[in-house]
Amino acid sequence: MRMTRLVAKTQRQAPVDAEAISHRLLVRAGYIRRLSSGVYAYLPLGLRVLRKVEAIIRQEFDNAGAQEVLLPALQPVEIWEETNRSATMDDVLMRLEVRGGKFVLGPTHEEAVIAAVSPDLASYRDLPATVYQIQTKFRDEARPRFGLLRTREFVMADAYSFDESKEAMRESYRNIFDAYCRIFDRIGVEYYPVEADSGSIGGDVNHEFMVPAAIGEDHFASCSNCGYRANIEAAVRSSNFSGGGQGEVGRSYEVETGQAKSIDEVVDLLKSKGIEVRASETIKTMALKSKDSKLTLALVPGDRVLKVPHGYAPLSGEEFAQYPFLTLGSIGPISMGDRGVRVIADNSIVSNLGYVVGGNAEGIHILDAVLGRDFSVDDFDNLVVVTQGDSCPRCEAPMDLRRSVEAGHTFQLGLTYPQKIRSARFSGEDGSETMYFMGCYGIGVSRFPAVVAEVSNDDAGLIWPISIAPFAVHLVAINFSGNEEVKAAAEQIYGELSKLGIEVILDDRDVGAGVKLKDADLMGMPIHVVVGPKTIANGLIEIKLRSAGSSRSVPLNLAIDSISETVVELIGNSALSA
RNA sequence: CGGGGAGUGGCGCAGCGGCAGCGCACCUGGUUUGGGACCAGGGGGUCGGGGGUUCAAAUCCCCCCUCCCCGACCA
Repeated sequence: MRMTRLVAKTQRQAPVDAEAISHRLLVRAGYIRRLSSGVYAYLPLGLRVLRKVEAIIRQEFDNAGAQEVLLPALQPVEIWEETNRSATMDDVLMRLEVRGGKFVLGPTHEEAVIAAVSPDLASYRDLPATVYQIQTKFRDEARPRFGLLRTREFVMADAYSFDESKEAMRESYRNIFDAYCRIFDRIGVEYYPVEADSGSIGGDVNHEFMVPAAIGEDHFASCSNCGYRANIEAAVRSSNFSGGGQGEVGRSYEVETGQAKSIDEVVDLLKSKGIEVRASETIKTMALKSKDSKLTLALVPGDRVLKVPHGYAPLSGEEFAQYPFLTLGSIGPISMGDRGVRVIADNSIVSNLGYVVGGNAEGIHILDAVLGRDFSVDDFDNLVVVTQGDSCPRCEAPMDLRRSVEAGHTFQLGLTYPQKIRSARFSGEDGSETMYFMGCYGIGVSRFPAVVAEVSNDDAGLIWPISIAPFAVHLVAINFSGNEEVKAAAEQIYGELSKLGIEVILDDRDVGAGVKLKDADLMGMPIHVVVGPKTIANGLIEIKLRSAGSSRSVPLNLAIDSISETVVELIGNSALSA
């Protein structure tokens, strides 16, 4: 490709609304252009990156035995009503009402894939089967942001496995999981599969593929000692608590806490009364409702954030008002059992410590409340959001919290969808109608260019790994139009590299050397070859790695060999880092 | 959905009642060519939309739309 023909222009300034580094660089370097909030056009450079990512995914899925299909983005709303996701995913569904009926633009394809392939999976003889597609998805995101990282229209590669049994499903899951690892390895980005929460898609075992990045909206807990890794929403800490061991705790007593409602306010107020209490010695009591709408109180140490357990949800304002004995700011566990209210507590709440708890009366808190003596708990669990330094649940070592971007997610769905969809059945060996076990797997294709750009750049611009770079070689010809020697050498290198199948972009523009060098840095091809009047007079050209910055001079007659070797080396390195 | 902010050429911005401007980008000619050059000339705008006030509105008032940030939400 010649830059005089390339549909792209670099920009000195990024749009003011571009916040993420990847967003700024991809726009400035001419890879993408925003058409609307969360809606982007891929320009030639951007599409080349996207296509490379797709190619890697296709190869690895094909090698794993998955078969490519293409499901419709436009889906009849009826299939969404059958699983009730028309309601449960209402907030992200893009709906469409046209002459032909009511449709949604698919945010994901579980219903559609079942409708599409079920007839072909009619017998146990047809199983196992895994299909995948690379499709545009639509989600009415509450807040699109960070360029390509969170958009309303995006490309995803989603796979679906169908198996006879749970055991077989686990095998299929492992198979795709391994393919995911190879995909991430080949793209060449640091990643961690972490245990995750399954969210509204349902199902049992699942993993998120996290790429550490400062811009990430997710966090995962990571134990460097034993390798335990889990999304912040799923992570737990060790339940091994020795307790405070305060020894004798006196009788519990009431204290007037006036307007103090939050834990911090209560601690401050007590301090002003001469009572020194740490937030960790208070108990935060949160009102939840269970799946069957029963009131449940959850107790966590005052300095911790409640992780709402599965099957529970916070009370709405109206629901809260239905229980007159709940006084906002002073809720506590004492005598809740007598009211028939279920109480659950974090494992770290122990019986040999006097706690500060809400007094269940306006402006009242109880001090020295002791578990087992002053209040009881029906059940213990891990109920707090893990923070930096918490002990690993497996080996007790302190865990790190890492900010990251979710680039993939794999699920063992099991029977979640077949239970809701009549056609999701096959004839078993004994002839009986049986539901198949499903797995589903999503990988953010259009997120990759952004994620890689996010973690691989410097002040001058993008730095692509050769695996997904639009071009392997950026051929910078200084004074191309004014120096015959430069022009001839550049054309020769360009022609020979092209013949060898090495993707090269030639800067044949009639602009200053500075502009060309700056643009080359900004655009981020892994190998830069500079042909300039100074060096070509001595029969030399320069080769430099974008990632390293340093360059070496090579005689023109050895240029092609040297460049080819460098390409091979880079490809080898990216395979090695696997 | 709540709070805050912004809409003027492709991008970045100024102008804030009286001729719609600047830098980058773009076009023509010339000089340049190793780290975002220079000279001369040129093209491009329903000033987000609608309504109002005024002799006169990008500028003041009202309504709407869009976008951004923080939060809520996020297979």
